[in-house]
Amino acid sequence: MPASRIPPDSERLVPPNFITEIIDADLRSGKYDEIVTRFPPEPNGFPHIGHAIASFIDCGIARDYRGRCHLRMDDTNPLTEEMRYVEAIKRDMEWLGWGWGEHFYFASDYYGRLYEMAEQLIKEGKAYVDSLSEEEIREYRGTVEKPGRPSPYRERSVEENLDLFRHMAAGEFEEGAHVLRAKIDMSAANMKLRDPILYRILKAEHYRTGDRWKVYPMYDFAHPLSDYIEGITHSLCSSEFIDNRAVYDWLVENLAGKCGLPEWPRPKQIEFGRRSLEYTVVSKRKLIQLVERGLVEGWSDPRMPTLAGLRRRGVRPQALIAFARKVGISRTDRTVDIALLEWAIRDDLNPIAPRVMAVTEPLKLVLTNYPEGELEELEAPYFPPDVGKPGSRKVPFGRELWVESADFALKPPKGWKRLVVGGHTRLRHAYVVRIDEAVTNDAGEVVELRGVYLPESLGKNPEGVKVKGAVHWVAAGPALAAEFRLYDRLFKVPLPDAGEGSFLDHYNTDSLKVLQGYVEPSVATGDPETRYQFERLGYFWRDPELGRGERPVFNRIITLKDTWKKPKEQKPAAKPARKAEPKREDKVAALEPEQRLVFDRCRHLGVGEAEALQIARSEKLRVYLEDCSGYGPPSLAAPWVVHVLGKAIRAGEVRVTPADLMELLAQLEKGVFDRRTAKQALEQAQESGGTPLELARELAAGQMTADELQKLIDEVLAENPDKVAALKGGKTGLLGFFVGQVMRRSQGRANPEQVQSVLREQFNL
RNA sequence: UGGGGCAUCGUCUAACGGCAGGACGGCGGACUCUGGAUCCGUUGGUCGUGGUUCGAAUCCACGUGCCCCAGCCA
Repeated sequence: MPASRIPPDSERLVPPNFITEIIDADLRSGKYDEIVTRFPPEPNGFPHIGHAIASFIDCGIARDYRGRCHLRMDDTNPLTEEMRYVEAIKRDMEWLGWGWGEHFYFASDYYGRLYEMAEQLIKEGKAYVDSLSEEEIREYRGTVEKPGRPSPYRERSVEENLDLFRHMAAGEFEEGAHVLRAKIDMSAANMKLRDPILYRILKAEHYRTGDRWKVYPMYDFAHPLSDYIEGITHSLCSSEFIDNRAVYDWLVENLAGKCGLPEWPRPKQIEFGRRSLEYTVVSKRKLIQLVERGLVEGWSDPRMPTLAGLRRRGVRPQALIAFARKVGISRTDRTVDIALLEWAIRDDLNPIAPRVMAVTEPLKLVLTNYPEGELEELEAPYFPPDVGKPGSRKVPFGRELWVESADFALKPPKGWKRLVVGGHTRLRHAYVVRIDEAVTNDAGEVVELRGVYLPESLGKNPEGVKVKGAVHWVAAGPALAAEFRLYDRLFKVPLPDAGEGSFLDHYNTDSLKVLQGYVEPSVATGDPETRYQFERLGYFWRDPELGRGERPVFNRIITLKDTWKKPKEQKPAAKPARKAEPKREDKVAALEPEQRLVFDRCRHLGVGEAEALQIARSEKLRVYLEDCSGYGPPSLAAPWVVHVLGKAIRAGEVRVTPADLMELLAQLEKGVFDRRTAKQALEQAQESGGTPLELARELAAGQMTADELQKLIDEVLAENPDKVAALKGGKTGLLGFFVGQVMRRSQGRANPEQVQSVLREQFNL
């Protein structure tokens, strides 16, 4: 049973969404036996965070349904594609954890079959060779407002088309001399349907097929058919391809069962909303500018949104998957709060990163009461109790220490919990110290701190002293010199693409800060891959490209959440205020004279104002209502015609005849059944045919008696004592809850009006 | 402006026509040898106007706003 592939929500990697609903329905109906998706990047650049999200949808959904997700290079443009990008994509997708087994494909492997399919279309008179120039084609295509017109070459004979196309493929024409187009509809409102180009002549060297081909398929042709060839069932893509779906379906329909394609399964395209990220750009055009202008150090710069950059920075794939899960899937294009990504990264690292100490902006602290030249070793656990992992290391302690400059304040602000002259502060995992003196230079800068340590304070707080806070430190002698690379957002504004000017105007010149400091010696012997938490600073790891040598270089992966930072960064109140409502003008006055007549007649016959207005404005509605009036009063029919059947009537898809409708309403008036039943029957009749009156009678036949109803109500009330209490307490919204519960329990066999009146009576509402 | 798509807390996302819920963020508190983590609390939303309905985020209409389409790119 295909339906057995539907996972329970609790076991899903991808949270349930509108796509999984479609898939569930397809599996339940037996439309597809298994789920096959594909992740189809074009190998023309490095994968970025957007690819992570897209692949999460494609591969994650396939995984949830125990299906397959093919990795396919959508390489139909020899001008932009390179093997190094193929390698990068494979590497990054593997890193994310997606496997594709033997299902790794290239659209370029299908060139032969695709060519055959093109000939098939030509033979059926569904495609033709157009010899218009590029400019002419553009002109003939029309504009979004103006329909296109047919090319003079549109009616060439099959023989001529075939001959021309073969010569195109043989390389006998110059680029641009001809193209192959689908013969669909040059006046279609959907621009994509105006005879889309299927093949163009390109005398370029393809990175895989070399000069074997002189004609190359376009996306609109290659993509759906590659899906079809591979047996893809659900072709998931982002929303900008919605218009292309018409071409997709046209091709699938016209080639089903031909050229070795099976009748079934046929692929179908489903589009999801795009996701962008605050403070980030991902388009190749823009990223390349950052690289070429030297604003970043290449494609794998840790500030880059490329997967290579994120990886080098130290972000783990688990964090990106968690992020994608949290973002979720919907039909709407969205810009995600960068805080969500940052949260996912921290949340991933928190339980796995051993805590050690490092000082990035060193300030010397001399403990004048600690013997010169002496060192002791203190035991410090790698993890705090809440993480609950074992392990510890020795941390040397001595007379001269490095502390963080930012942890000392000459004039501390209110609420300061760090080093201050005269104050007592805990040195993490070590003693409490008292600062006695801040040595300054001529410029007034603090260059050294002098103080004393409290020998009795190891592991316990000394009596009678107020200890404020705990700061990190490293012993000056044994400390390891290290470089710290502190990364920040690449742009200063959440939407660098928005507004006037270039995104480059928003480049954050402080996005990289390189500092020289010290790290505790235990790190020297640790696994260079380790992602540490430098206490109170953030998560760091050694840069894989230049930080794994003798002298360590650490990338800051992400800061710790900082709730102290005084000048809190205020998030700008987003969402520009929506334009004030235009005053509701008198729509009736705006009616055409003949519409006005209809309106007045409707009103005269007792039709409500809103309904009359709609009827007056819609010819189809008017005609339908007039037909109804032969069988009963229009005032009775109007709400049903307008609100229940209105959409179908306007679309010319009504299946319920006026006679049937009026018959139903007549019985409704007699009280044979209730409105809800009538509506259900009508909807069913419209959906799947049948006579509404019969359907309504069937539905009504199952109606509950008053006694049954009372019993059911009592049951529901008994099961929800807390809600009953809340309702009595005045939460009247719960009335709807109880009606809903009873309705659900009765499977629609109760009369909601009755339920409500019984409840109202019972609760004195 | 033709066609298409979309609109729910600041952000992301749920809710067979029946309690507008969750997460991130913010704020407050508890705890803490990390101003971390954890826990608790709190804040805050159905784009607007009408209509249908016992009951509307959900259905109907009209508005408004944003996105996509006029590549021989994908």
